Amino acid sequence: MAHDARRRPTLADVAARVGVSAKTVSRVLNEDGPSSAATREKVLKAVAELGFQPNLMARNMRVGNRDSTIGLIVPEIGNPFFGTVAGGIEEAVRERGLTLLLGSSDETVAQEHALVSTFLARRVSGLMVVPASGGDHRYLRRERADGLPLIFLDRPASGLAADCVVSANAEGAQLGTGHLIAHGHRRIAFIGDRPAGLYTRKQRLRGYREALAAAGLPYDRALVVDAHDPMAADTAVRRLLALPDPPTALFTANNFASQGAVSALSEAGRRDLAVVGFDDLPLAGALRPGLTVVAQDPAAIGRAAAEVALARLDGDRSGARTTTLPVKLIERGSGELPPI
Amino acid sequence: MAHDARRRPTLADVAARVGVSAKTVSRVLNEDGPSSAATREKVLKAVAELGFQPNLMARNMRVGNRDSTIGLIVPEIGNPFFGTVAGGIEEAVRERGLTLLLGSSDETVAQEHALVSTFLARRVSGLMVVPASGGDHRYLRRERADGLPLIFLDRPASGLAADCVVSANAEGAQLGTGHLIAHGHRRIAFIGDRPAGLYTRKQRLRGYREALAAAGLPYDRALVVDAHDPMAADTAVRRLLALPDPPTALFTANNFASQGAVSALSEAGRRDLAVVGFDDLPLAGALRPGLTVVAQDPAAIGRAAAEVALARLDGDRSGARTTTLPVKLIERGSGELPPI
DNA sequence: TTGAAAGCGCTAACAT
DNA sequence: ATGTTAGCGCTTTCAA
Repeated sequence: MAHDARRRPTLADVAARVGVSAKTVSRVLNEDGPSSAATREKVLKAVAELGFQPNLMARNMRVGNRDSTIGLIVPEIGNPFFGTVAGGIEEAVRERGLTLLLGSSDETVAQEHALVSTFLARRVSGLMVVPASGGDHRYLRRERADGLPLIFLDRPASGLAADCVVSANAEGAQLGTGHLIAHGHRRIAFIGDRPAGLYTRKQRLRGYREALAAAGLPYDRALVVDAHDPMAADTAVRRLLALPDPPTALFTANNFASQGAVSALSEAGRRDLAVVGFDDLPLAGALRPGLTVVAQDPAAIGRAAAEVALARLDGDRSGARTTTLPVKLIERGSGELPPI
Repeated sequence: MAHDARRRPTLADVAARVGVSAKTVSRVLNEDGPSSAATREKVLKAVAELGFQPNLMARNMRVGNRDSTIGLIVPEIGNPFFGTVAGGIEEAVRERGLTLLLGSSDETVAQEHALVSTFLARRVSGLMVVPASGGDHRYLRRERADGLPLIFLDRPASGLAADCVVSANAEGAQLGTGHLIAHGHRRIAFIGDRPAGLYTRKQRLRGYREALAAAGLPYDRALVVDAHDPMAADTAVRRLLALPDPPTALFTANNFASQGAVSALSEAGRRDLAVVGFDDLPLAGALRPGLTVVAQDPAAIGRAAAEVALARLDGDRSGARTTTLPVKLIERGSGELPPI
């Protein structure tokens, strides 16, 4: 990296200019220890003139050996769900002087691991992870034991008792599926995320099955499909519609699934299928009928995680705790269509 | 301090354990300079046993006096547009060993300034800013002169010639408005962002006016309204519909405006107004008619910005350049409705 | 109220 | 092939 640049002024430069020691400047700037009004004034003047900015790296290194950042790893930064989670975290930690460090794992354990390593090497003050499915987090035991705030979001850690913030996935799915059942549906498809081992998918599938069971309805595997993106969901729904004994309602278990499913129905001109989706979507209320959803509160997930992290940072050494955030059913009509 | 954190092992600890000097360990780990196979092996073994992780802060400080991060400031992390931009940046800089530092200005110059200061204090390797409207960036002249990659996204800097990546806003608005005009509309409302001074709003309004002028249509200020969020846009559209001489088409100049406008029309049961929006939206294709949009490519904005930053980091000292990314009209039907 | 020296963990620039 | 010394910019510790 070619940086030309007159050297940035350092504490020593300011000190030299004023004719005091570096420590005195430091004292003035950090309001640490006494200093005469006269020196203070001169120091501040020199700071302004030189455009001096203390080097946070040097400070952190000397002081805490911890960087004033919170590392966050999500599967996909572009996914609005995670973006909103990140926003919730950033807002909550900012006032404590912490900055958000953000990386994307692309839902792979290798990339997640690489990012965790980088963040640990940076000596982040806290680490938040939406773990890629299939990972194993036992290797982080030691960090946790050493007091590093370590919080798993949206999905729990694997092989490690750590703080965790999740939504009430199973309950939400049960609520959404129950809503369809209450309107007479008996053949309800489940369009879930992939891979099939994904925590949220499993929890939501469980809720879906519990709702069926509670109503005495059979569980038909032919009605359960996976799709990670809208295109795949679109295709999956078309296939479901072509079944000899097709579903009369869809439960789409995440935002992308809902998008794809709604598109497929719309393009097929099928306005007769009931739909309930997990996760709210921007234009959900503008569809006719409006899309009924089980809404999570992603910003609240972020805030809750930040709260736990800050408590840990403040010395809370109690056992790992799981925070489960409520979800709510937003009825807009699409779940109330009667069976065909 | 009940049982806090054993000190993390340092290079010196590893060296002591192996019986070599710290520099040797450093050489092995960074593959910098020669080392015998035997030492290498012993060192790596000790590193593994101790769970040693080099302290990146210390390294960065010694090596470059630059932190291996790119600072990004956006108005709102939760806005999917900026989230996608951030994703594009992160992906592009990751392979260069750079990490993304993310902050939200809440569209205020004060908060933007505070974040810039923090990032500069951290000695980021590059700074990317979606500037809050009303700011003045002359104070960054010196940083730029010192070779710090400084890139403005979505909106240009104010008072400073700096690298900049924007979309073809005026052209896009002209394209979208032209599409409505081509379908016979003469009274087209413009629902723009706020504040009115916002760069993108001004550019898009310009494109809108140019399209009107090119078609010999009058510009009616009564048809131009502002709204920053969907709710406000919803309200604004209702008001437009109640006008004595209401518009027959809407040009919604950003994602939130489109959301609000579409909701308002849907709730009012008005399927007779043509609409073209700036920015694509998830369920746009599922509406009936589908929502025609002028789509930006936010990930490409991020990638382009990353490219410029990396070039600067590699020593490119050519003049400030503005990259303008093309937008495209995605016709889905809502722009083709004839005038009422 | 202020300063001098030491050192955080690492590597550049010389040694050997 | 390896070691030594110095020092990045700051703060801690101990003196004055």
